[in-house]
Amino acid sequence: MIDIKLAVSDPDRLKKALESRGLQTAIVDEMATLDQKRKKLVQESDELKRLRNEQSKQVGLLKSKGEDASELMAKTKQMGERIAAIDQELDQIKSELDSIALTVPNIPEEDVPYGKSDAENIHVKTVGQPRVFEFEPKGHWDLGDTLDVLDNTRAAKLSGARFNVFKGKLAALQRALISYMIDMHTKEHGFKEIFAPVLVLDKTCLGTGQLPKFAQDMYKIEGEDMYLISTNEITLVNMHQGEILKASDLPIRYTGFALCFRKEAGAAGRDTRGLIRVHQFEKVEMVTFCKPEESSKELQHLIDSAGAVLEGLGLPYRLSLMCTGDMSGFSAAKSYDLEVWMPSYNAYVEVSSCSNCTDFQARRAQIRFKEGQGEGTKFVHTLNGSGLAIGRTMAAIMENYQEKDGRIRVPDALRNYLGFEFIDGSNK
RNA sequence: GGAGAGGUGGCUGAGCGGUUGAAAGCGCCUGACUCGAAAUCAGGUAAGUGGGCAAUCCCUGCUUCGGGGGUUCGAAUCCCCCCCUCUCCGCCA
Repeated sequence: MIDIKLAVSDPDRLKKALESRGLQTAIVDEMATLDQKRKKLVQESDELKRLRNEQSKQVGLLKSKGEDASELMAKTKQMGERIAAIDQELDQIKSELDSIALTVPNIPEEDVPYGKSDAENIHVKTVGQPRVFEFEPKGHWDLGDTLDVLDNTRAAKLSGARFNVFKGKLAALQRALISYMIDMHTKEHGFKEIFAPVLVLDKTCLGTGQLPKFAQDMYKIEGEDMYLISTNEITLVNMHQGEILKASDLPIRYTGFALCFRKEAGAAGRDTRGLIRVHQFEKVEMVTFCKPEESSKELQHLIDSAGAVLEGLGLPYRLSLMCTGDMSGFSAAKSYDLEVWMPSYNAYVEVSSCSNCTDFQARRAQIRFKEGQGEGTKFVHTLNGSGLAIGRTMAAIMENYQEKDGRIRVPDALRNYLGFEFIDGSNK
C-alpha cells in the first residue's frame, strides 16, 4: 500500500506515478478528501472520548464517597451515543479509503524509465551466446514427447489443459534443479531455506498485494477463505507479517521451493504448448527484508543470484530493466527481468523477475524494524525474485542442450545431482 | 471430529468492574561506583494515531491486554461469536 499521506502532501507526484503506470489519477484527490474528513472526525471523537473518560472517573469518585452520581451518569451516557455515531461514520470513511488505497500500485523509483510497453524496457546486458545449431532445433514439447518424458496427453486426462506430467529423467531433472538452485542460494548467496504452505488465508494475499485486485488470477478453495499461492513470495514475505524486526537482524534473506498456481485468465491461446504457461508450476523464490537504504544493493544481489543460476547452467540470457508501463508487479517500485534464450521462440523468455517493493508490502503487512532503544519503528523494504522458475528453466535446458538425435545433454553443473549424462527415453 | 485448559508488555507471570498501559521478576538501556569488568545502587524501557512546537528534543489527547460484537457512566476484568495454542480421545499419510 502506498502512503495515503502522499495524496495530501504531494498529490502531483502520486498522480504522475499513476499516470506512468497507465492508470487514472482521479482517485488521488478522492483519497485526499477522504483523509481530511477522516482526520477531522478523529479529532472530534478523541475530544469527546477525553471528556467521557474524565467524567467516568468523576462518577467513580463520587460513588466511592457514597454521593449521588446519577445526573453525571446520564450526561455521560448521552456523550457515549454521540461518540458511537461519529465512530460509525469514521469506520465507513476508513473502509472507503482502504478500498481505494489497496488498489493503488506502488510508485516507480526515480530511475525507472518511462514507457508504455515492453518496447521501452532497457536491455541492460546479455550474457552468453545463443547456440548456433547445425540442425533445426525442436521445441521442448516436441523433444519431451519424442523422448516420452513430458506427457501432455496424460496430464490433460488428469487435470485438463495447461498441466504437465514429467516422466523418467525429466522428472529427475526437476528435482535436481530445485536442489541445485537452493543449494547455491543458501551456500553462496546468504539465503536461508524455507519450506512453507501453499494454501494460505486471504489476508496473507492482501499483505503482498495479490488481493484484492488480482483475485481472478488465483485459485480459491470453495467454502473457505483460502487460496492456493500464485507465487511463494506470498508466504516468504508474510512470514514476518505484523512483526517488528531488530535492525541488527537485517537483511533477512529467504529462499524456498514451492508449487505455484495461476489461473492464467486472459491468456487463452497464448503459449499453449509445453512448459511456458501452465496452471501449476514449480519455483524457487528469493525474498529479502532490509533497511530502506540497503534495498538498491539488495536488488542487485537478487539479480546477481538469479543470474548466477543461469550462468551455472550455461544458459544464455538477457537482463532488462522494466519501464513504468511494463512493470508487471503491482507491488514493485523497480523490476528487472531475466530472460533465457529459447530457441523454439527464437527469443528471450522470462525466467525471473526481481523487484524492489520498497515499503509497499511492508506497509500492507505491517512489517517494521527498530533501530534501537527510543528510536521509532520504520517499515522495512521487501524484495523478491525468482531464482528461478523451474519449468521454464527445464524448457530452456531441453532446447538449448538438445542433440541432433533428440537426446538432451545434462548441463555439467547438474551431473552430480543426476548421475547421468543424457536425458533419453531410458530410466537410469 | 469430541472433551477439557489457556491466550496479558522482549520473556515469565499477577490483575478478574473504577486513579492499572497494566504488580513482581528476568532481560535490555542510561547514570553512579570501578583502571576496566562483574556485583550493587538509582532511573528508564510497548505499539499505533492525532494536536502543540522551528524541532528526529519535549509536552499532550485518543486507541490497543488473541480478533469481532454486546452490557455499563466506566471493561484486561462480565456476556456472546470467531481464531489460535496445549492436553486427552477418535481418525489418518
